[in-house]
Amino acid sequence: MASVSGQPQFRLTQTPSKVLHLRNLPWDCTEEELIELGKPFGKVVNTKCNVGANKNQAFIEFADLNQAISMISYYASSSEPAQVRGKTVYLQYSNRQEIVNNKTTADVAGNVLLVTIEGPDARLVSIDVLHLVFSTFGFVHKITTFEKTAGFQALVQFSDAETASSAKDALDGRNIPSYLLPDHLGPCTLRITYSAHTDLSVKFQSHRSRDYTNPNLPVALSAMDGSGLVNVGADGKKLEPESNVLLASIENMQYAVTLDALHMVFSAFGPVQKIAMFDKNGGVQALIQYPDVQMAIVAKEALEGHCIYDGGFCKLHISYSRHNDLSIKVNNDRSRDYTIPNPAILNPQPPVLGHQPVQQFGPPHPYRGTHFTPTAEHPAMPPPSAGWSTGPNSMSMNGHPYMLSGNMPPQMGHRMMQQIAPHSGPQHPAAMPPYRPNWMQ
DNA sequence: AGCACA
Repeated sequence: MASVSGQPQFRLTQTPSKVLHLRNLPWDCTEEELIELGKPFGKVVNTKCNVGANKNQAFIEFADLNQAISMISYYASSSEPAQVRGKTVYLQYSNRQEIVNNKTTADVAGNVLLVTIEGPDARLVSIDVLHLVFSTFGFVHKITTFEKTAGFQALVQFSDAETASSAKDALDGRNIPSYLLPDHLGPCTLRITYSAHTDLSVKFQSHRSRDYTNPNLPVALSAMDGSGLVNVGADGKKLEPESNVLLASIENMQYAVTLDALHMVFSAFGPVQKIAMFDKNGGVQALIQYPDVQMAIVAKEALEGHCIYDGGFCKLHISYSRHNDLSIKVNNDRSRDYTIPNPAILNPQPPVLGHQPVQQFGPPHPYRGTHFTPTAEHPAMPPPSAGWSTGPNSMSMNGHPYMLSGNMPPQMGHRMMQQIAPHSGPQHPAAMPPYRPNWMQ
């Protein structure tokens, strides 16, 4: 059959709806103005303003269809058009029967609060002061701060909506206690709504954002080194000074990535001196130290974006750390100093790197830096199958991401192939000799 | 001035 490629853009006959479509509004029209406009005709139960590319459209929804009809009818025969701030507003029935409200952000209680700090000195309020203020009500997981048209704002993440709610109820509309502020600051008022966020993504511990759930993260130091400011180049992109220490984060970690696996992967590009693994933002990251910057550069170029395991699992994202020499306090399954001959006799303390200014950020807290435990979502890598028989030449290495780099020694590929792809059908590497990096042979 | 992309 032919025809019916689409609805005409503008229908001549509007099906009545209790939702009205408004256009030619001020771009910053508020919900209050919409309610004012519709109130004479009935009960406005919902609105959506600042719609469209120009933000000059809106919807209002009446409780009853007849109320919408009366508003349309009134202005259809009125000598005075509907107006907002003197601008003529054009009305028609919406082609939908109800407003689908995505604007649940400020309405629905969640564990993350959107805090607007008001006052002439609002942006001088430090993140530490905010942390102090909100910690009264429970453990603050994360804070991010940013500038918006609304002013200086912060997102404050609690573990649950109840805690967030108690903080909101107590603090909304209140001033930050003056004794918490530097003397020269004027009053700073807190306006608090719920955010739609549930888990903030904090990339760095910095003067703008904090993740208090990971105080032990060595990577936090890289962002905190110096002023905590991020170097920005002329093109506006972040500058990343090259370093002999790489920061690797592992995406899509379907399989446990062990220290040994990382050591093997990164050893292909030079003698890895030290590795420290840690949890960060729900994922796993690692710092890998080479003796010199050149090796790190080559490793980064070769490995960036590649996956440790076939199927897109455990994808590596690599950047340069600001560390130059990791301080490994203990050798365990998360951190290792390969330059020390006898690893057993090290300081029996948790694996931490260098000094730990991040510790100052929080009181004792519920976070436990547990070792990685295989779960249903992160099944442990099955042991390499025994009895694989086919010779190495018959192995299909084409699919292996490392083989694309051209930098990977063949024994790397073989070994990794033994460990990977547990469900990808018969893999038949011959019994491989233990992996030994080139420089050890 | 013409229908919501979060």
